[in-house]
Amino acid sequence: MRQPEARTTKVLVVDDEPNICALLSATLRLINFEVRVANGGHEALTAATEFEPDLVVLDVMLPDLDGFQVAQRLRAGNRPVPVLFLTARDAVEDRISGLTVGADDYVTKPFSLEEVVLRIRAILRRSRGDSDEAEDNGLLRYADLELNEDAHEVRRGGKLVELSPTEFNLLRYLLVNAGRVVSKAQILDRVWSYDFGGDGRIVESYVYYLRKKIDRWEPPLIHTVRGVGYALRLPRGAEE
Amino acid sequence: MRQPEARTTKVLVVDDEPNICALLSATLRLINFEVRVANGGHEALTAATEFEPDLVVLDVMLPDLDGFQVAQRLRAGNRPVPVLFLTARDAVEDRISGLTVGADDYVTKPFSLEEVVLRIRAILRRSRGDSDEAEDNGLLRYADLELNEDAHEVRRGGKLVELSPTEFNLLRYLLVNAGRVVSKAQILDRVWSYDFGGDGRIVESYVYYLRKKIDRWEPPLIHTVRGVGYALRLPRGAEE
DNA sequence: AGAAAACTGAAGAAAACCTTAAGTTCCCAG
DNA sequence: CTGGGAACTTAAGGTTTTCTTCAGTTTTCT
Repeated sequence: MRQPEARTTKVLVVDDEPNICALLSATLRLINFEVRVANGGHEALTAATEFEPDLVVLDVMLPDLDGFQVAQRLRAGNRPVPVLFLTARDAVEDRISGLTVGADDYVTKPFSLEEVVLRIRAILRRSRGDSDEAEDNGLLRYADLELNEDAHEVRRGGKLVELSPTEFNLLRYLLVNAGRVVSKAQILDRVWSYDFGGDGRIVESYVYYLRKKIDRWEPPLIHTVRGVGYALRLPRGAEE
Repeated sequence: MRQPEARTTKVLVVDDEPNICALLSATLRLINFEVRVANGGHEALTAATEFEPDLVVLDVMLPDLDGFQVAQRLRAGNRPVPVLFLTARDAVEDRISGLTVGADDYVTKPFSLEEVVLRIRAILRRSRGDSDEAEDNGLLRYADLELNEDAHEVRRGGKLVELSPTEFNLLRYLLVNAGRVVSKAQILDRVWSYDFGGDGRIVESYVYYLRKKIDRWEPPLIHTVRGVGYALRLPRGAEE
């Protein structure tokens, strides 16, 4: 159907905080990206020329060289590399707009891993020119449940359901892992930002909200696996 | 029905400011143009003969060679290439209008990306002689909302509505992306000029104005997707 | 039955958004 | 050149929605 990629996608992660680098590189390696890490602006530039990444994840706040300047020099090179900026919520959110050009995008710190992975996938899709393929541009489906990424719409049996941002993110995560049980810890790690201090009980609350909104009338899709986590799946006829 | 284009459209971008070049080339590549960049007048001329662009985006203020002279020599060649001039707002508006002949056009700096892309599309349409195709001659429609590019008119349910330039541009952007959620940052990037320093709150104001003018009495089309952005779409259920 | 886990509902806090108003800039008419 | 108006921008208070916590209740398992 779709021809296998000739080589793995290469991502350069640039951040001065080692924790962030570790978090991102581990996550990205897990989904089969080839990852290289740089802790500063100059290091990033040299790494970029040698490594030739397909995408750069770039913190705006760097000790030696402003992230924007790094991006500028990256773009000055022969082949323009798309950039995903990481930025503090309060600080530079304003100045970001205008500097994300073309396929670029940004996420604010603290981010959730789902958010980052999602944005990365979107950027790569765009920069490859897979422009208008209706097939895989953000439409997730399971049974009669449908989540449209672009329209940010969710339907159950064709009926539109309004979800809050967090509800939406949680449902998307469940959909991506449809048929698989995900633990509350996993959900917290992926859907909530990395600095979230609370415990897993908040997941219970949001599962509750989701159920009320999308799992009320029809055969239930969200199932509790006691002591383990939650799973999105069709009810099985025979169960032990 | 519509045969695929034999080859991509080639655009030569000429400007001495690297940021502008990067901004334009990234944007144009994103919509599947083949882009070549030149930073000066002479460079532009040599690039033009070799690259054979279908269109040239040409800054008037160049260090080595006046943009008009570049255009002149370009036209002297065998095949006349349409030109989109970039010019400072205060500069010589008179001379521009005299020198943009044929399919040519111009935009003033600082421009918005929507404006540039729009003009480029218009030029290409004209220079190809796609004269009377009712399909894409600047008529956008969604539900009972109608935006006429050429006449610069907007109608809701047949009723004419007066919009200010910015309101018009914003509505056009929403219409082009009908059914999809666009974030305030995206809107700022595309609808406002690249040097705009403000933040996303101005978008809120303009959405408010738009709603008062086109979304007051009928089934609402402009929807807020909290935490994400705005979308132009029909209220619910009905999908085509 | 008792304990552990999960569910439910409510409420305060925080964030996002809406609305109005006032200040600024720019252009045109007088 | 100057006054007025339209359009743009910024500011700020009010409103709504969402996030988060928590405690009481129910379910499930041993």
